[in-house]
Amino acid sequence: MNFFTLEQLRSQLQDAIAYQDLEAGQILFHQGDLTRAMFAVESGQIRLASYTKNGQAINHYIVRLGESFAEAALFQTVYDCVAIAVIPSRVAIFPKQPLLEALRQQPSLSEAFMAQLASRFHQTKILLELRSIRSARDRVLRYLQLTAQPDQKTVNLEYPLKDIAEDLGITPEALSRALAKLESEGAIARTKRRITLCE
Amino acid sequence: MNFFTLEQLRSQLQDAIAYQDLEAGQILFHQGDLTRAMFAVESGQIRLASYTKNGQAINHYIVRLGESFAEAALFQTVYDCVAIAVIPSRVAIFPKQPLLEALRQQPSLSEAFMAQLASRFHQTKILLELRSIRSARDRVLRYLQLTAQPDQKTVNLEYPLKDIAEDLGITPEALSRALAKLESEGAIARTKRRITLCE
DNA sequence: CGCATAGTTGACTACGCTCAACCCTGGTGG
DNA sequence: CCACCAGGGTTGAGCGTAGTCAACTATGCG
Repeated sequence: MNFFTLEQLRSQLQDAIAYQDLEAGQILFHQGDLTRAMFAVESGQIRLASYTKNGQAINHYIVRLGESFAEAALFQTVYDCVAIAVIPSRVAIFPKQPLLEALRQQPSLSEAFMAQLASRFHQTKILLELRSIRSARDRVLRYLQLTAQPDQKTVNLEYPLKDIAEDLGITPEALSRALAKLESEGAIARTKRRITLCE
Repeated sequence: MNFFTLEQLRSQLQDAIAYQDLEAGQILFHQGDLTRAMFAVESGQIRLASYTKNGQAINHYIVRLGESFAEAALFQTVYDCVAIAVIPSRVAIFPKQPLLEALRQQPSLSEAFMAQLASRFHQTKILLELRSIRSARDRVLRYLQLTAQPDQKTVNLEYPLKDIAEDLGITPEALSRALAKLESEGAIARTKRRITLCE
């Protein structure tokens, strides 16, 4: 969810919105807790993880500044993952009932919300398809093509390569090697914090 | 999108809905076509794929009976993937404008639609997290845990293992081996078209 | 009955993970 | 201003696991 829609929600809900500060490692909600709100990251990072019943197998997704999360919780009774602050963070709390009420009353707001949801759904599907590319080299190349601005051919590295590797589902070492390979092949060129696609 | 919401949409839109039959390999829409509708599979299977500009690197997702697709298209101007029938198929066409209009007019319909979107978004995120499990054995086990009915401990195999392997992002051979391994470990038991989780 | 496809098993290969050492940068404090 | 340190990034060596290719069996359908 981008800033725009979040701002719309803010102006609609106003005093219904609360804020909460979290220390590093603090848990915002547990798996199985009754859903009470949707959230947005004001600062910091929140990790979403889900645990199996037997093992403690962890699955995670990092929510970053300006992103909302737990939208699906609006339509479910319990959270199906845990939310933990990885660093000291601040979240905005959009309580479930007022939010649903606002969406019901304002078709335009509802439409914007839906558009955001659809867009993020689509983004996630793209990430999923990215994972089906086996070769690290090809996967990285595809990632760069996807994240480059449509007209431009450059990618600005906003996060550490470490985090990008995480998103890609490979190790930092593999990413480093893949980039080196692509560069040696002449497929990309690298400068400080920027990668440009060639040809 | 499940049948329920689709039925709601059907009864609302009625004569606005058209149907189209596709032969195997026939293309429903191209990447870059102007969006004109959302679709649902009445019979057959539709493959969604996206192509890079240079290579013909393919990414795909198979839409099966009863599922809708291209929901995000409602809020975008062009399709960002191609839709191809893998076998002879029939799709229902929900034209964009009438659908958006219906959602605007009927908050309850809009809410159901949103709930479905959120649910599928969440499902996709789970699949994504599944892909970050390296080990085939662990990934398969997790998949079984996720797809088993919450109370039950059995998984009915509705699709060929081949397709499940596809969803899991591994080869059929690897899936076969993983299942054999899990069975020999006593973690699962297999019967005809059913797998039960042990302990 | 025969064919096509799914599923299984085996042998080999290759690619990415692991562990480790090293370089480089930026930040901090003496 | 320099010394030190921490973290990100790169590179190397070895290993393990899933992919690939292939043969074979089982199943379902005409």
